[in-house]
Parts: sequence; C-alpha cells; structure tokens
Amino acid sequence: MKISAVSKATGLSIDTLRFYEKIGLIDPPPRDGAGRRDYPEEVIGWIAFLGQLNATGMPQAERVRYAERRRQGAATYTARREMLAAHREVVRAKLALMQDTLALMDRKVAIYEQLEAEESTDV
Amino acid sequence: MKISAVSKATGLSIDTLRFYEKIGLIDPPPRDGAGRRDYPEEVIGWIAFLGQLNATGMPQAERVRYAERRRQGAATYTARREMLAAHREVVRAKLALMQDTLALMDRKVAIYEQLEAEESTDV
DNA sequence: CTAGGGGCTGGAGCATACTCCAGCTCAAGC
DNA sequence: GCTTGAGCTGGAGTATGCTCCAGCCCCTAG
Repeated sequence: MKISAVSKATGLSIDTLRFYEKIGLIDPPPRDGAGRRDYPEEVIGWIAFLGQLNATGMPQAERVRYAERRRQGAATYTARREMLAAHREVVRAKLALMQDTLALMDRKVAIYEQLEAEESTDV
Repeated sequence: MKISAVSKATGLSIDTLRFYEKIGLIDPPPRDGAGRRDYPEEVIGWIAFLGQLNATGMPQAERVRYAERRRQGAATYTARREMLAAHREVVRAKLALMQDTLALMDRKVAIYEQLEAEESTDV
C-alpha cells in the first residue's frame, strides 16, 4: 500500500504516518524501487488498535513502549499482557467517571430546563 | 479561603488556579487587605465540575465559553443547557468506544495468556 | 521530452494546557 | 525590628502531539 492509501484507510494524515514511524509506533515499511514506502496490509489493523489505545487515553510514550515490545516478538508476551491489563484498569476507571458525568449532565440539563420554564412563564 | 487551601481541596496547583483565573475559568475572587485572593467556598464545587468536564474531554476553550455564560446569569440558561446536552452526546460516544476497547483488551489479554502458556509448556 | 503529481527528508512551527521563575510585598512570630 | 513564609505579577519555558514547509527526486501520461 502507498502512504496515501494508508492515510485514506486509517484517517491519519500522511504527515502523521511518517511521524508515527519516526517515533517508533509504526515499523518502517519496505520501500519500492523509487524509495517510496510500501506498507503491508496488516498495518491498517495495527493503526486501528493504536487508535483505540489513543482514544482511551494511553499516552504516546506508552504506546511507543508497547510497539517496541511487539517488535521483539514472543519474548515480550508477558510484558505486553501486563501493559494491556494495566491500561484496562485505567479505562475501567475512566468509564466509571464518564458514567457519573453523564448522570450529572442529565441532572444539570433537567435543572436548566426547569429554570428556563420558570423564566418564560414569569414565575 | 486562601489559595493554598483551594489548591489542597481541589488538587489543582496554585499556579493552575491563577492560570484558570487568567483565562476566565474561575471568577477573580475578592482580595484581602494585603491584596491576596480570598476565594468563596463555592469555588470548590465549581472546580470539581470543571474537572469532570475536563476529564470527559471538553476542551479548555469550550469550558471557558461555559464559564463566561455562567457569569452572565439567567440570560444564558438555554445556551448552557445546549452546551451540556451537546457534550453529553460526545461523552456517550466516548463511553461506547471505551466499552469496545475494554472488550478488546479482555480478548487480547486472554490471547497473550494462551500464548504464554504455549511458550512455557514448549508446545 | 516535459509537465504534473506523489513522495521524500530534515527541520521549523503550532495548539493546548499548564509550569516555573525572578523579583517584589506583606504580615506575623520571635 | 527582622526574618520567614505565603502570596503577588508578568513573562518565559515545557511537554505532548502533531502539522507544515522548502527543496528535491521519481514515475507516468500526453
């Protein structure tokens, strides 16, 4: 895949793809005869997974560490499992906080609705 | 309340409290005889609410807009309700994505556990 | 054979959200 | 009355995560 195809398929900009490669999030892909990146299809799934880690708040430095370990193969299964398990707990906590906030916003919206009703009827 | 007390009660640093005041997230509190900030107790609740908006991903610029409207009183009930309702939908979407990611990480952790087992038993 | 489009590199620049610092003032305890 | 500590201001600096640019190289189509 050319870099433009990967960009379209993942939603990341071409600059971001090169940036991710530079910091070690994406393996440097092989080059074609003209020196241009030629990504394997599998990179799409990997980038999608990175996106989920990102969207759930895993910082870049930690994603880079995970990517490094992935490159090292079977020797890092345990380390990777532990990283995911730890992040899972972080996500669980955020989830709970999101649910609280959702409930709070429901209450606040209801309060505002009531205040607006009182205003408009000149109570 | 002195600024150090607010800092302790909210977990925000003193510098952050002054920064939040500068950008309009916190009302400038009255000053004591020596020119030092003397916060009303209510600021604690407000900062906690800001923290929840923050933790659920509302950007600073939007939190500032909400704070401005809050300062304008009853005339902005509708605008504020709409902001919260809009953010609520954003939070709902993030919540769904978090739940997906949680499920994905459960699967991945299980896969790693299996791989580790195979490694250690020299399959 | 040449014009255009895509891709390349290295490095600068930017937005967000703080964080730190110098140099000053004030008030209270010893 | 002097030291100490908390607080003050304005402005510079930092970390994160991209985003943009200049100047160059290829390949392809007309």
